[in-house]
Amino acid sequence: MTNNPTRQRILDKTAELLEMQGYHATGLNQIIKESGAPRGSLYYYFPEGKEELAAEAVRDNAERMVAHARQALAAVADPAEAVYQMIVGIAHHAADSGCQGGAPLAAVALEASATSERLRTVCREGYAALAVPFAEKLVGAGLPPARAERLGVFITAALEGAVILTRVQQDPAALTAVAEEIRLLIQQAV
Amino acid sequence: MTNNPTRQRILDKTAELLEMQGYHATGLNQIIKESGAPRGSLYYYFPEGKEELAAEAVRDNAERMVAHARQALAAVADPAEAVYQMIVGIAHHAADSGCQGGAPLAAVALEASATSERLRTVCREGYAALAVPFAEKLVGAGLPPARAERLGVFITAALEGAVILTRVQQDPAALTAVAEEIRLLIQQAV
DNA sequence: GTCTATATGACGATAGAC
DNA sequence: GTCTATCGTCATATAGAC
Repeated sequence: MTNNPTRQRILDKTAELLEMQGYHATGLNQIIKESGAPRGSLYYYFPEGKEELAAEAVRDNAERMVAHARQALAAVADPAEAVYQMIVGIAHHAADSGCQGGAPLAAVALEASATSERLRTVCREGYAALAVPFAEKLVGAGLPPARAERLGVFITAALEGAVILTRVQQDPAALTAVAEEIRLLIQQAV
Repeated sequence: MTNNPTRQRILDKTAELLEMQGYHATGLNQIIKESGAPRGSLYYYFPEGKEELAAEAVRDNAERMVAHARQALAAVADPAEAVYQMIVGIAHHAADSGCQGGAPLAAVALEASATSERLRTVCREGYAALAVPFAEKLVGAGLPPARAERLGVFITAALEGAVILTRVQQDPAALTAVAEEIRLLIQQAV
């Protein structure tokens, strides 16, 4: 039931549209049409409507981002280099695919935190989870846990801001700037 | 005409609502009601409608942010300390006033870059202008211009991301984390 | 300059057939 | 499970009086 392919298709397309357009600009009609999912299925799988659908999509996408971060960081031993290469990878991906940056969180976060407690919570949890892989990598390199956690939050914030700048400027320069400065900071810290 | 108090009141309230709710969630009716401005005035001062109003509000607010940044940075001689205290000031302000962080840009940027070229442009220019005071402060401290500009972009991105995290978490911890890490980075750089 | 009233369309959600 | 048809609401924008 939960892993039904139709349900997953709706979820994926919703996350994509949320990332590009935000919560209020993304209509249920558009999700139906672009996902190719049957119209009747939407309220069958998400009986509570748009808010539930968006919350699930954000949670789903955040989990995927965390998994990707953990994997990318594990691929390179040196922590400064690992974080650097991960962000550069996002920059390349952003340059290729037009504007994908990996942040449906930000768009929903800003719009929904004022309106929907449910959406604010799922965004908060997503950000908290995203900071963990960075902190773990830095602890593994010998940093004190408190400093590692602070750096994890810092990297998350800088990454999210750089994704926004990249989107607006249609140029991944901000992401590469962030990648290089964070590399320096980590090299200094460890 | 341009500096009419009614017009300015509409502009200020629009910027505030954009920051809190984003573009699509902010209705013209709400702007009218909360600003107390006469209903008929809106299309008199902004004949092109919502898009023009939002663009002017974002531009106006970005200019004010740049002016504030320049002033705050000029108040402290040491660049690392100046940037640190500026961001801490934003954190305090965010904690006091509920959630104000100083970023109507982000909300509009994410929603509008996909839809409106006009809004994307004004956001891009706002971010570019915001990075300048940081870069200038660092050049004044003896940093090579290229590095100073890169750090300016980096600080802008980290600040913007931290504002989002602060909003979602209802806690300025992300802003203070960013303030402290950036202080370290600048101390190392100069 | 400011007002009210309204046109027009899109949205989220629901009902009930199949 | 999936479909179509439709309800009620709200949005932006406009028209025309004052």
